[in-house]
Amino acid sequence: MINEFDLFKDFLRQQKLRWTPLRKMILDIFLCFDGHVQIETLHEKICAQDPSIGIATLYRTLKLLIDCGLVEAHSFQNGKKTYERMFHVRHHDHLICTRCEETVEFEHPLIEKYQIEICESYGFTLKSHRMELLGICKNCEKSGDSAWHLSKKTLLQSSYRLKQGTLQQTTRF
Amino acid sequence: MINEFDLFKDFLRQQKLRWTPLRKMILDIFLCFDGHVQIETLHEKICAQDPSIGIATLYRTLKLLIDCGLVEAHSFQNGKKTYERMFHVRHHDHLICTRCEETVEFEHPLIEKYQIEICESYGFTLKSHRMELLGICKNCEKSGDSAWHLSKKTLLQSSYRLKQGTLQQTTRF
DNA sequence: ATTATATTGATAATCGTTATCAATATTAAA
DNA sequence: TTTAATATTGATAACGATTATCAATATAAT
Ligand SMILES: [Mn+2]
Ligand SMILES: [Mn+2]
Ligand SMILES: [Zn+2]
Ligand SMILES: [Zn+2]
Repeated sequence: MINEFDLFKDFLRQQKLRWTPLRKMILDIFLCFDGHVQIETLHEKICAQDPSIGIATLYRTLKLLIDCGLVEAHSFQNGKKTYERMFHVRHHDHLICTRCEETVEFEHPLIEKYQIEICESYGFTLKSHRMELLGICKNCEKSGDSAWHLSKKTLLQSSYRLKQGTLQQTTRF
Repeated sequence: MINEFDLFKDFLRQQKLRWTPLRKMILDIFLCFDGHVQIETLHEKICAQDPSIGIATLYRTLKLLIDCGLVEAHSFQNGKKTYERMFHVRHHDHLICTRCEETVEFEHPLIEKYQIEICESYGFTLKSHRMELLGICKNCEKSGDSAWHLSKKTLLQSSYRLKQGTLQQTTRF
Protein backbone atom coordinates (compact mmCIF):
# COMPACT_ATOMS: atom_id res chain seq x y z
CA MET A 1 0.00 0.00 0.00
CA ILE A 2 1.61 3.19 -1.20
CA ASN A 3 1.69 6.11 1.15
CA GLU A 4 2.71 9.74 1.29
CA PHE A 5 6.27 9.00 2.27
CA ASP A 6 6.90 6.76 -0.70
CA LEU A 7 5.33 9.24 -3.06
CA PHE A 8 7.40 12.05 -1.69
CA LYS A 9 10.54 9.94 -1.92
CA ASP A 10 9.82 9.08 -5.52
CA PHE A 11 9.09 12.65 -6.38
CA LEU A 12 12.33 13.82 -4.84
CA ARG A 13 14.37 11.15 -6.59
CA GLN A 14 12.74 12.01 -9.88
CA GLN A 15 13.62 15.66 -9.39
CA LYS A 16 17.12 14.80 -8.25
CA LEU A 17 16.40 16.16 -4.85
CA ARG A 18 17.11 14.42 -1.58
CA TRP A 19 15.11 12.55 0.96
CA THR A 20 16.44 13.96 4.21
CA PRO A 21 15.59 13.31 7.84
CA LEU A 22 14.30 16.84 8.13
CA ARG A 23 11.91 16.42 5.24
CA LYS A 24 10.67 13.19 6.69
CA MET A 25 10.09 14.86 10.04
CA ILE A 26 8.19 17.76 8.52
CA LEU A 27 5.94 15.47 6.53
CA ASP A 28 5.44 13.34 9.62
CA ILE A 29 4.30 16.23 11.73
CA PHE A 30 2.21 17.73 8.96
CA LEU A 31 0.27 14.49 8.71
CA CYS A 32 -0.54 14.61 12.42
CA PHE A 33 -2.92 17.43 11.73
CA ASP A 34 -6.36 17.01 10.29
CA GLY A 35 -7.78 19.51 7.90
CA HIS A 36 -6.25 22.88 7.37
CA VAL A 37 -2.95 23.78 9.00
CA GLN A 38 -1.23 27.10 9.23
CA ILE A 39 2.49 27.38 8.82
CA GLU A 40 2.79 28.86 12.27
CA THR A 41 1.01 25.97 13.94
CA LEU A 42 3.25 23.58 12.11
CA HIS A 43 6.33 25.50 13.07
CA GLU A 44 5.44 25.42 16.74
CA LYS A 45 4.99 21.68 16.78
CA ILE A 46 8.20 21.17 14.88
CA CYS A 47 10.13 23.47 17.15
CA ALA A 48 8.89 21.48 20.11
CA GLN A 49 10.84 18.59 18.67
CA ASP A 50 13.83 20.58 17.41
CA PRO A 51 13.93 24.32 17.97
CA SER A 52 16.79 24.82 15.57
CA ILE A 53 14.67 24.26 12.51
CA GLY A 54 14.15 27.43 10.53
CA ILE A 55 10.86 28.58 9.13
CA ALA A 56 12.35 28.84 5.65
CA THR A 57 12.82 25.10 5.47
CA LEU A 58 9.19 24.68 6.38
CA TYR A 59 8.06 26.88 3.52
CA ARG A 60 10.44 25.11 1.19
CA THR A 61 9.26 21.67 2.14
CA LEU A 62 5.61 22.60 1.92
CA LYS A 63 6.28 23.95 -1.54
CA LEU A 64 7.78 20.63 -2.54
CA LEU A 65 4.80 18.76 -1.13
CA ILE A 66 2.52 20.98 -3.15
CA ASP A 67 4.56 20.44 -6.29
CA CYS A 68 4.23 16.70 -5.96
CA GLY A 69 0.52 16.91 -5.33
CA LEU A 70 0.40 15.77 -1.73
CA VAL A 71 -0.61 19.13 -0.35
CA GLU A 72 -2.81 22.00 -1.43
CA ALA A 73 -2.53 25.58 -0.26
CA HIS A 74 -5.63 27.64 0.35
CA SER A 75 -5.83 31.40 0.52
CA PHE A 76 -8.97 32.13 2.44
CA GLN A 77 -9.50 35.46 4.17
CA ASN A 78 -6.83 36.80 6.53
CA GLY A 79 -3.86 36.77 4.20
CA LYS A 80 -2.36 33.67 5.72
CA LYS A 81 -2.34 30.47 3.75
CA THR A 82 -3.49 27.16 5.08
CA TYR A 83 -2.19 23.81 3.94
CA GLU A 84 -4.27 20.69 3.48
CA ARG A 85 -3.24 17.15 2.73
CA MET A 86 -4.54 15.93 -0.58
CA PHE A 87 -3.55 12.27 -0.67
CA HIS A 88 -6.39 9.85 -0.13
CA VAL A 89 -8.66 12.79 0.49
CA ARG A 90 -11.71 13.22 -1.66
CA HIS A 91 -11.96 16.40 -3.60
CA HIS A 92 -14.16 18.91 -1.85
CA ASP A 93 -14.90 22.57 -1.68
CA HIS A 94 -15.32 24.81 1.33
CA LEU A 95 -18.07 26.58 3.15
CA ILE A 96 -16.62 29.20 5.47
CA CYS A 97 -18.16 31.17 8.29
CA THR A 98 -16.83 34.69 7.95
CA ARG A 99 -17.44 35.32 11.61
CA CYS A 100 -15.82 32.40 13.42
CA GLU A 101 -13.87 31.01 10.46
CA GLU A 102 -15.33 27.54 10.90
CA THR A 103 -15.07 25.63 7.65
CA VAL A 104 -17.24 22.85 6.35
CA GLU A 105 -16.18 20.61 3.50
CA PHE A 106 -18.66 19.55 0.89
CA GLU A 107 -18.82 18.13 -2.55
CA HIS A 108 -21.48 18.42 -5.20
CA PRO A 109 -21.08 16.19 -8.24
CA LEU A 110 -23.34 18.26 -10.42
CA ILE A 111 -21.46 21.44 -9.74
CA GLU A 112 -18.28 19.65 -10.72
CA LYS A 113 -19.92 18.43 -13.87
CA TYR A 114 -21.20 21.85 -14.84
CA GLN A 115 -17.76 23.33 -14.29
CA ILE A 116 -16.36 20.97 -16.88
CA GLU A 117 -19.16 21.76 -19.29
CA ILE A 118 -18.61 25.47 -18.92
CA CYS A 119 -14.93 25.14 -19.66
CA GLU A 120 -15.58 23.02 -22.68
CA SER A 121 -18.09 25.46 -24.05
CA TYR A 122 -15.45 28.19 -23.97
CA GLY A 123 -12.70 25.97 -25.36
CA PHE A 124 -10.77 25.91 -22.13
CA THR A 125 -8.98 22.93 -20.69
CA LEU A 126 -9.94 22.86 -17.04
CA LYS A 127 -6.97 22.39 -14.75
CA SER A 128 -8.38 23.20 -11.35
CA HIS A 129 -10.96 25.32 -9.66
CA ARG A 130 -11.57 27.25 -6.53
CA MET A 131 -14.98 27.52 -4.96
CA GLU A 132 -15.67 28.98 -1.56
CA LEU A 133 -19.05 29.75 -0.12
CA LEU A 134 -18.92 32.52 2.47
CA GLY A 135 -21.63 32.80 5.04
CA ILE A 136 -22.63 32.79 8.69
CA CYS A 137 -22.81 29.51 10.52
CA LYS A 138 -25.77 28.53 12.67
CA ASN A 139 -23.96 29.21 15.94
CA CYS A 140 -22.82 32.66 14.99
CA GLU A 141 -26.21 33.47 13.59
CA LYS A 142 -28.10 32.65 16.78
CA SER A 143 -25.54 33.90 19.27
CA GLY A 144 -27.08 37.22 18.35
CA ASP A 145 -23.84 39.05 18.16
CA SER A 146 -25.35 40.54 15.09
CA ALA A 147 -25.86 43.86 16.84
CA TRP A 148 -22.25 44.10 17.79
CA HIS A 149 -21.14 42.89 14.43
CA LEU A 150 -23.40 45.29 12.66
CA SER A 151 -22.17 48.23 14.62
CA LYS A 152 -18.63 47.08 14.13
CA LYS A 153 -19.23 46.87 10.43
CA THR A 154 -20.75 50.32 10.37
CA LEU A 155 -17.83 51.68 12.29
CA LEU A 156 -15.40 50.13 9.89
CA GLN A 157 -17.39 51.26 6.92
CA SER A 158 -17.56 54.79 8.11
CA SER A 159 -13.85 54.67 8.57
CA TYR A 160 -13.79 54.82 12.29
CA ARG A 161 -12.43 52.36 14.71
CA LEU A 162 -13.22 51.78 18.34
CA LYS A 163 -10.06 52.38 20.29
CA GLN A 164 -9.61 52.84 24.02
CA GLY A 165 -13.30 53.40 24.45
CA THR A 166 -13.44 56.40 22.19
CA LEU A 167 -13.99 56.92 18.54
CA GLN A 168 -10.82 57.76 16.75
CA GLN A 169 -10.29 58.55 13.16
CA THR A 170 -8.29 56.19 11.10
CA THR A 171 -7.47 55.90 7.48
CA ARG A 172 -10.00 54.76 5.04
CA PHE A 173 -8.48 51.79 3.26
CA MET B 1 -32.44 56.91 -13.66
CA ILE B 2 -30.16 56.39 -10.71
CA ASN B 3 -26.50 55.99 -11.42
CA GLU B 4 -23.25 55.26 -9.66
CA PHE B 5 -22.59 58.87 -8.81
CA ASP B 6 -25.87 59.32 -7.00
CA LEU B 7 -25.41 56.08 -5.13
CA PHE B 8 -21.94 57.04 -4.06
CA LYS B 9 -23.12 60.48 -2.99
CA ASP B 10 -25.90 58.98 -0.92
CA PHE B 11 -23.58 56.50 0.64
CA LEU B 12 -21.12 59.20 1.60
CA ARG B 13 -23.79 61.42 3.05
CA GLN B 14 -25.18 58.54 5.04
CA GLN B 15 -21.74 57.79 6.44
CA LYS B 16 -21.12 61.48 7.12
CA LEU B 17 -18.35 61.51 4.61
CA ARG B 18 -17.86 64.04 1.87
CA TRP B 19 -18.49 64.14 -1.83
CA THR B 20 -15.35 65.74 -3.14
CA PRO B 21 -14.13 66.63 -6.62
CA LEU B 22 -11.35 64.10 -6.25
CA ARG B 23 -13.73 61.29 -5.44
CA LYS B 24 -15.86 62.23 -8.39
CA MET B 25 -12.85 62.20 -10.65
CA ILE B 26 -11.68 58.82 -9.44
CA LEU B 27 -15.08 57.27 -9.93
CA ASP B 28 -15.30 58.91 -13.32
CA ILE B 29 -12.06 57.42 -14.51
CA PHE B 30 -12.74 54.06 -12.95
CA LEU B 31 -15.94 53.81 -14.94
CA CYS B 32 -14.04 54.42 -18.18
CA PHE B 33 -12.61 50.96 -17.91
CA ASP B 34 -14.42 47.80 -18.79
CA GLY B 35 -13.95 44.68 -16.80
CA HIS B 36 -11.16 44.24 -14.35
CA VAL B 37 -8.86 47.14 -13.56
CA GLN B 38 -5.63 47.17 -11.63
CA ILE B 39 -4.83 49.96 -9.26
CA GLU B 40 -1.73 50.78 -11.21
CA THR B 41 -3.60 51.21 -14.48
CA LEU B 42 -6.04 53.46 -12.73
CA HIS B 43 -3.31 55.49 -11.15
CA GLU B 44 -1.62 56.10 -14.48
CA LYS B 45 -4.76 57.41 -16.08
CA ILE B 46 -5.51 59.58 -13.10
CA CYS B 47 -2.01 60.99 -12.99
CA ALA B 48 -2.32 61.89 -16.65
CA GLN B 49 -5.06 64.26 -15.55
CA ASP B 50 -3.48 65.40 -12.29
CA PRO B 51 -0.07 64.03 -11.30
CA SER B 52 -0.35 65.32 -7.77
CA ILE B 53 -2.86 62.71 -6.73
CA GLY B 54 -1.43 60.18 -4.32
CA ILE B 55 -1.91 56.47 -4.58
CA ALA B 56 -3.23 56.35 -1.03
CA THR B 57 -6.30 58.31 -2.00
CA LEU B 58 -6.92 55.83 -4.75
CA TYR B 59 -6.87 52.89 -2.36
CA ARG B 60 -9.06 54.80 0.05
CA THR B 61 -11.62 55.69 -2.56
CA LEU B 62 -11.74 52.20 -3.98
CA LYS B 63 -12.33 50.92 -0.48
CA LEU B 64 -15.27 53.23 -0.12
CA LEU B 65 -16.68 52.12 -3.43
CA ILE B 66 -16.40 48.54 -2.29
CA ASP B 67 -18.10 49.34 1.00
CA CYS B 68 -21.04 50.85 -0.78
CA GLY B 69 -21.34 47.92 -3.14
CA LEU B 70 -20.39 49.61 -6.39
CA VAL B 71 -17.11 47.77 -6.78
CA GLU B 72 -15.80 44.32 -6.08
CA ALA B 73 -12.18 43.38 -5.53
CA HIS B 74 -10.82 40.14 -6.91
CA SER B 75 -7.67 38.38 -5.78
CA PHE B 76 -6.71 36.16 -8.63
CA GLN B 77 -3.19 34.86 -9.04
CA ASN B 78 -0.24 37.29 -9.01
CA GLY B 79 -0.90 38.92 -5.66
CA LYS B 80 -2.33 42.07 -7.17
CA LYS B 81 -5.99 42.83 -6.77
CA THR B 82 -8.26 43.81 -9.61
CA TYR B 83 -11.33 45.94 -9.24
CA GLU B 84 -14.57 45.45 -11.10
CA ARG B 85 -17.64 47.60 -11.26
CA MET B 86 -20.70 45.89 -9.84
CA PHE B 87 -23.53 48.27 -10.56
CA HIS B 88 -25.84 47.21 -13.34
CA VAL B 89 -23.60 44.24 -13.95
CA ARG B 90 -25.02 40.76 -13.79
CA HIS B 91 -23.50 38.42 -11.29
CA HIS B 92 -20.96 36.16 -12.90
CA ASP B 93 -18.02 33.97 -12.08
CA HIS B 94 -14.68 33.72 -13.83
CA LEU B 95 -12.84 31.34 -16.04
CA ILE B 96 -9.15 32.20 -16.12
CA CYS B 97 -6.35 31.07 -18.38
CA THR B 98 -3.37 30.49 -16.15
CA ARG B 99 -1.03 31.04 -19.05
CA CYS B 100 -2.13 34.31 -20.63
CA GLU B 101 -4.44 35.47 -17.83
CA GLU B 102 -7.35 35.95 -20.19
CA THR B 103 -10.59 35.84 -18.24
CA VAL B 104 -14.03 34.83 -19.40
CA GLU B 105 -17.14 35.68 -17.46
CA PHE B 106 -19.90 33.15 -17.16
CA GLU B 107 -22.96 32.39 -15.12
CA HIS B 108 -24.68 29.13 -14.42
CA PRO B 109 -28.05 29.33 -12.67
CA LEU B 110 -27.98 25.77 -11.45
CA ILE B 111 -24.61 26.16 -9.82
CA GLU B 112 -25.94 29.21 -8.04
CA LYS B 113 -28.98 27.26 -6.93
CA TYR B 114 -26.95 24.35 -5.61
CA GLN B 115 -24.73 26.71 -3.69
CA ILE B 116 -27.75 27.96 -1.82
CA GLU B 117 -28.97 24.44 -1.18
CA ILE B 118 -25.61 23.39 0.17
CA CYS B 119 -25.51 26.31 2.57
CA GLU B 120 -29.00 25.62 3.79
CA SER B 121 -28.24 21.99 4.38
CA TYR B 122 -25.42 22.98 6.71
CA GLY B 123 -27.38 25.71 8.43
CA PHE B 124 -25.31 28.48 6.95
CA THR B 125 -26.61 31.80 5.72
CA LEU B 126 -24.94 32.37 2.39
CA LYS B 127 -23.48 35.83 2.02
CA SER B 128 -21.29 35.54 -1.02
CA HIS B 129 -19.18 33.11 -2.90
CA ARG B 130 -16.08 32.88 -4.93
CA MET B 131 -15.73 30.53 -7.85
CA GLU B 132 -12.87 30.54 -10.30
CA LEU B 133 -12.17 27.94 -12.92
CA LEU B 134 -8.52 27.76 -13.84
CA GLY B 135 -7.48 26.33 -17.16
CA ILE B 136 -5.77 26.84 -20.48
CA CYS B 137 -7.50 28.80 -23.17
CA LYS B 138 -7.79 27.58 -26.72
CA ASN B 139 -5.13 29.95 -28.03
CA CYS B 140 -2.55 29.01 -25.45
CA GLU B 141 -3.34 25.35 -25.91
CA LYS B 142 -2.75 25.32 -29.62
CA SER B 143 0.14 27.76 -29.75
CA GLY B 144 2.07 24.64 -28.76
CA ASP B 145 4.17 26.40 -26.20
CA SER B 146 3.42 23.38 -24.12
CA ALA B 147 6.96 22.11 -24.54
CA TRP B 148 8.43 25.29 -23.23
CA HIS B 149 5.84 25.57 -20.51
CA LEU B 150 6.36 22.00 -19.46
CA SER B 151 10.09 22.42 -19.23
CA LYS B 152 9.65 25.67 -17.44
CA LYS B 153 7.32 24.02 -14.97
CA THR B 154 9.74 21.21 -14.44
CA LEU B 155 12.52 23.67 -13.87
CA LEU B 156 10.45 25.53 -11.37
CA GLN B 157 9.32 22.37 -9.68
CA SER B 158 12.78 21.02 -9.39
CA SER B 159 13.69 24.29 -7.80
CA TYR B 160 15.93 25.54 -10.49
CA ARG B 161 15.61 28.57 -12.60
CA LEU B 162 17.00 29.43 -15.99
CA LYS B 163 19.26 32.39 -15.52
CA GLN B 164 21.81 33.82 -17.93
CA GLY B 165 21.69 30.70 -19.99
CA THR B 166 22.81 28.41 -17.23
CA LEU B 167 21.07 26.50 -14.52
CA GLN B 168 21.48 28.17 -11.19
CA GLN B 169 20.28 27.07 -7.86
CA THR B 170 17.63 29.08 -6.20
CA THR B 171 15.53 28.69 -3.15
CA ARG B 172 12.66 26.36 -3.14
CA PHE B 173 9.66 28.45 -2.26
C1' DA C 1 39.48 11.53 -2.52
C1' DT C 2 37.64 14.85 -5.23
C1' DT C 3 34.20 17.23 -7.37
C1' DA C 4 29.55 18.48 -8.13
C1' DT C 5 25.26 19.30 -6.34
C1' DA C 6 21.65 19.76 -2.70
C1' DT C 7 20.17 21.34 2.00
C1' DT C 8 19.81 24.24 5.71
C1' DG C 9 19.24 28.39 8.86
C1' DA C 10 19.85 33.20 9.42
C1' DT C 11 18.58 37.06 7.67
C1' DA C 12 17.62 40.59 4.15
C1' DA C 13 14.49 41.84 0.60
C1' DT C 14 10.02 42.07 -1.70
C1' DC C 15 5.75 44.26 -2.59
C1' DG C 16 0.97 45.21 -2.38
C1' DT C 17 -1.43 47.20 0.90
C1' DT C 18 -2.29 50.03 5.36
C1' DA C 19 -1.28 53.15 9.01
C1' DT C 20 0.44 57.55 10.60
C1' DC C 21 0.64 62.28 10.57
C1' DA C 22 0.64 67.05 9.57
C1' DA C 23 -1.41 70.38 6.49
C1' DT C 24 -5.79 71.73 4.39
C1' DA C 25 -10.40 71.86 3.40
C1' DT C 26 -15.11 71.52 4.67
C1' DT C 27 -19.00 71.60 7.71
C1' DA C 28 -21.43 72.62 12.12
C1' DA C 29 -22.12 75.40 15.98
C1' DA C 30 -22.17 79.58 18.56
C1' DT D 1 -18.89 85.71 11.11
C1' DT D 2 -15.93 83.53 14.22
C1' DT D 3 -14.89 79.23 16.20
C1' DA D 4 -14.74 74.58 16.91
C1' DA D 5 -15.25 69.96 15.12
C1' DT D 6 -14.58 66.82 11.63
C1' DA D 7 -13.09 65.01 7.07
C1' DT D 8 -9.63 64.81 3.18
C1' DT D 9 -5.36 64.53 1.19
C1' DG D 10 -0.44 63.30 -0.02
C1' DA D 11 3.98 61.87 1.60
C1' DT D 12 5.95 58.47 3.63
C1' DA D 13 6.74 54.87 7.10
C1' DA D 14 5.26 50.41 8.56
C1' DC D 15 3.38 45.84 7.95
C1' DG D 16 3.63 40.96 7.20
C1' DA D 17 3.54 36.83 4.83
C1' DT D 18 6.36 34.98 1.72
C1' DT D 19 10.85 34.68 -1.10
C1' DA D 20 15.56 35.44 -2.19
C1' DT D 21 20.37 35.42 -0.87
C1' DC D 22 24.30 33.45 0.94
C1' DA D 23 27.68 30.92 3.40
C1' DA D 24 28.22 26.67 5.86
C1' DT D 25 27.34 22.00 5.72
C1' DA D 26 25.73 17.57 4.11
C1' DT D 27 25.17 14.26 0.56
C1' DA D 28 25.87 12.03 -3.85
C1' DA D 29 28.60 11.05 -8.10
C1' DT D 30 32.89 10.20 -10.27
MN1 LIG E 1 -10.56 21.06 3.13
MN1 LIG F 1 -15.80 39.99 -14.05
ZN1 LIG G 1 -19.45 30.97 12.66
ZN1 LIG H 1 -4.49 31.72 -22.51
